[in-house]
Amino acid sequence: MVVWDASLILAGTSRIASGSELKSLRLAIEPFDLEQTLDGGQAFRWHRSEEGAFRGVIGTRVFGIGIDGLAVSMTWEGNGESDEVEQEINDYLQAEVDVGEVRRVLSSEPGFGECVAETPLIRVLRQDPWECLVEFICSQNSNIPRIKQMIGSVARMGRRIGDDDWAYEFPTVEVVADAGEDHLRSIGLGYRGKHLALAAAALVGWGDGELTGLREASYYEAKDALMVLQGVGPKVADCILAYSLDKGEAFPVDVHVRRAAIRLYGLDENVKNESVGEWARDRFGKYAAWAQLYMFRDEINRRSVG
DNA sequence: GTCCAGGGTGAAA
DNA sequence: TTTCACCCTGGA
Repeated sequence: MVVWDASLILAGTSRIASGSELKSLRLAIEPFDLEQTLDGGQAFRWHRSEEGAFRGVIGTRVFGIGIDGLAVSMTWEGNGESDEVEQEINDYLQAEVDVGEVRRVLSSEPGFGECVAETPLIRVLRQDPWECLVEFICSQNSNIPRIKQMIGSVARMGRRIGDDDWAYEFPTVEVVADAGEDHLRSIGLGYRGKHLALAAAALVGWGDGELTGLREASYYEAKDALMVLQGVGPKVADCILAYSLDKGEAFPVDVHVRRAAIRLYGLDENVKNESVGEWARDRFGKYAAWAQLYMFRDEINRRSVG
């Protein structure tokens, strides 16, 4: 088993300017599972480029991300000082999380612990709350390919920032609210178009920064606040809380994670989803969201194998 | 071509 | 508390 040694890289964090259009930097972060982290069902706007690298949009810029030897390297197009961009990336990847502790907490768990110990870590992202909210309102009763398609369509309502057909800044709450249900249906959201239109309209009335401000609220306070919005039930709320609002104790319970919990831990077949969440918070604490990604993956792998 | 399930939610029973 | 419709698409 190879355990990544932070000392190999931390001392040598370097910035490499390669011309004015495409810049790059290496991050002081342990290499992680890019595919499962960026394209495994918590974010829907990353696209595989070459050799296991991905490209996508964070905020107002198009980024590329790949593993370069023992380091994670990023490229970006357009403006932005290295320090500022590095801060933005570290924020998105939650670089400050002590992954050693995540391993300690999760590596002895049944079923997925071995995976935590011996393979690159799947990270919980820290996405923009509004974008994350749209993603998971669209996720209901759908599958990942379709979610990506819907999110791509919504993204195209934003400002174009690159040549690729997905290279758009995510549209603002106001733009989506003004578009309305009919337009959202017309771009393929189905009945979710109604939910998103109503949620966006409600959010327009929220105070400036009120949604992102839920990062400062408690888990239960923030969850109650989100569930006021149309199309946001307990599962979608937990996804937003886990993947954008710093709530590590959030444990989104979907059909797959539910099956995994029953299979791996012997929970009752008829257990309520809410009880599964409480069980997970009790067992995993602030790393429940991380555990959830592994349990989801474990169940999906199991089904794809047969 | 048909059929089914898809990272659920809201409304009605 | 439980049941059911809901838009539409990818995969079998």
